[in-house]
Amino acid sequence: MSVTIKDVAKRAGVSPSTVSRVLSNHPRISRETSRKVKEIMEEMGYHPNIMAKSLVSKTTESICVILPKPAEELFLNLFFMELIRGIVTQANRSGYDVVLSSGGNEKEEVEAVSRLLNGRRVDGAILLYSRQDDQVVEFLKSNNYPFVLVGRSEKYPDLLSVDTDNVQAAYDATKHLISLGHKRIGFVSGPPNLIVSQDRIKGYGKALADAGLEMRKEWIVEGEFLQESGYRAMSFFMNLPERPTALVIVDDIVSFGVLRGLHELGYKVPEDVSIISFNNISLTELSTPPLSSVDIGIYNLGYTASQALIQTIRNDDNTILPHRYIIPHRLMIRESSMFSLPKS
Amino acid sequence: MSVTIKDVAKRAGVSPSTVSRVLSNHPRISRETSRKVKEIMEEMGYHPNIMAKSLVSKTTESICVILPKPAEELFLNLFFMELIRGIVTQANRSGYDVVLSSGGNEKEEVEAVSRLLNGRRVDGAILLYSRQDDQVVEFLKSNNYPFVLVGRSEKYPDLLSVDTDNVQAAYDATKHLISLGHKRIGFVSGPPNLIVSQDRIKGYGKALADAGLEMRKEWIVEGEFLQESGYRAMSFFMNLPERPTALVIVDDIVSFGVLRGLHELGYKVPEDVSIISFNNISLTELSTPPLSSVDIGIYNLGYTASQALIQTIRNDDNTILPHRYIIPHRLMIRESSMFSLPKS
DNA sequence: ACCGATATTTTAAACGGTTTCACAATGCTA
DNA sequence: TAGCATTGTGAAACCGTTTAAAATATCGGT
Repeated sequence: MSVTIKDVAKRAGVSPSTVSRVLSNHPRISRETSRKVKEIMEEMGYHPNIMAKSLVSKTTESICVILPKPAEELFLNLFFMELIRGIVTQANRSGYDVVLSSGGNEKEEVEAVSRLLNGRRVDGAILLYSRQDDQVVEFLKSNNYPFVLVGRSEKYPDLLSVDTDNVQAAYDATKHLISLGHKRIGFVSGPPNLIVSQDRIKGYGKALADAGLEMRKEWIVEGEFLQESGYRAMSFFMNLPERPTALVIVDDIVSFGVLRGLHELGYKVPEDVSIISFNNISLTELSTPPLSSVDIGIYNLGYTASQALIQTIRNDDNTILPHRYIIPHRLMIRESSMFSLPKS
Repeated sequence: MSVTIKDVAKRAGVSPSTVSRVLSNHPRISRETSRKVKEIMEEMGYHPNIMAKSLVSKTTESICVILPKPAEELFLNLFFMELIRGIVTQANRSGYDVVLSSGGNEKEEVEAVSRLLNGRRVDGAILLYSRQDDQVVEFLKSNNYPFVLVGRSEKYPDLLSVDTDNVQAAYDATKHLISLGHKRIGFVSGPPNLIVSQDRIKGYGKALADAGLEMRKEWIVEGEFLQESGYRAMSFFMNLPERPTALVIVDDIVSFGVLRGLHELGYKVPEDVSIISFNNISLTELSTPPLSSVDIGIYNLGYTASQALIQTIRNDDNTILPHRYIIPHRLMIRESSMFSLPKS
């Protein structure tokens, strides 16, 4: 059907292997032959068959990304898109394709990964390590397939991973509020089993400690990455005898809930309560008031993950490579935290 | 390295072709042999090499999706993620993989598509037909590759495509406002060159006409799928001597701008102005007030696109298949349009 | 004109499957 | 019991590439 290397060879009056070598710029091919063959390839519209190539080279030049289960949480949708964009961009730049697979439950994920890697359809995998995909990690580890985690695993600290320094990020965010004069700073956290929540609380606590401020249990509320969580947290805080004047919030979406709660109770942001949250999704600029947020460089996270993975795949001479990449974060200060408390 | 069909054959004491037949459930293979071979495959951890298989079968069981250039517009990010989720879910269900490729400019897109299809890495493509990717369409058409458009092309009305009936959707939205008693209804549109904008204006006009209401030029404002567009449109409307009491808005994000504008000017939604927009992104529930929106079933759009494409690919006996799929939309009425004007 | 060294190209064997064709064994019919 | 259809299996060719090894061409030097 389509033009093969043999057709080109015949037309050019050389052997298939010569054509193959022209393709791969083999050094021992004459200028003249190379020119002629290339011309004929162009003329005949030759395109190498990637499958045939992979079959013999045992490398597919593609990687896969496992989409975790349906993202109920809005944030995850924005997060993934941004991440995937980063991954795909850098992969394409390195000449790799990205295969997407949708996980459902854990078992399905293992099956998908197994089919793709055991079937030699992809060379490696990128995992969004949100919770416990131990099975998938275990599978990849035991089969010695290259893979990279976006996020951090406490269980496997030595795995190749790309992450934000969440402790530091929370530290910076909290310190920012402190620098505005706040002394009573609350924290709205995510699910307590997520490392991300734990790390951010840790950074928050550290910043308070460093500033000589006390960390009160009743100023920390746990929830989910949902707007309601923020709303609920808010009504809880506002019923306390001594209320925080500023809040560090684990995610932008949660902040929206907080904003709504405050609005309904008649409090003003930032005059009554200052707010800063994490992830800097594009909506933060749109809310009223615009939200201060810690930009964790999601695109970059994806871009770097892809880069790290491909580097590992290509690393045949077993050079020792870093196994942990930290993507820098950046405070994006907007109206929601621009009001300085009078130094009382 | 890994277990091949030959290894299994040897161990089972049969020929490779027999193993192959067991794999594909060939009818003329004995129960007994099949059982034994399967057992041994399991035991040895055999996984078919997808590359080898596609090489001979000339089909890859995978499709590609071209991500349009960086989506500056927030809506697009949410839109794509949802769409991709639909595509991937159904593709996986049909046993297909999805390869993502990032377009940049048009030329890069053609190159990507060409590499993937000419190189026989994928069997077909899904295109997000936002603007003029004539080149890509032209390429696919002229090479006779299976592909499906998400959206509609005026230039090529006969292409396989999956779309919303935007005329009807706008008609329904407008009629909803009319049924609330509104007589002065404005329209905030998107870029005039997009078919989506054109169709929605058309439906809006039709609903007005059917209700005997006049369609005034000054009540139609064009813009982009950006929050600012809404904000600007708002200040324009509110300076008119005769202002609309309700608005149909081409996209949710634009609505957020409108909301902000109204809020700043001291108008209340829905008491002073009723609002309904399109796309029903998950944020619509979160805004104050929650936004009425036309849900166009984005996930479904993707799911159906994938299904249609795969059906076409598999359709070797050339059955005649539909070439145009319309995904039903649904009005999601929320607070922003729940106030009935007194029948004057 | 012949030699060895070097440059270029070809031959042939993979890679891991599928599939056509041939053949043996079995069952059924007359 | 011969004749024929059916069932189950194997041998071999092929899919489109790469690549090691062998073959051939080229060339400077003697």
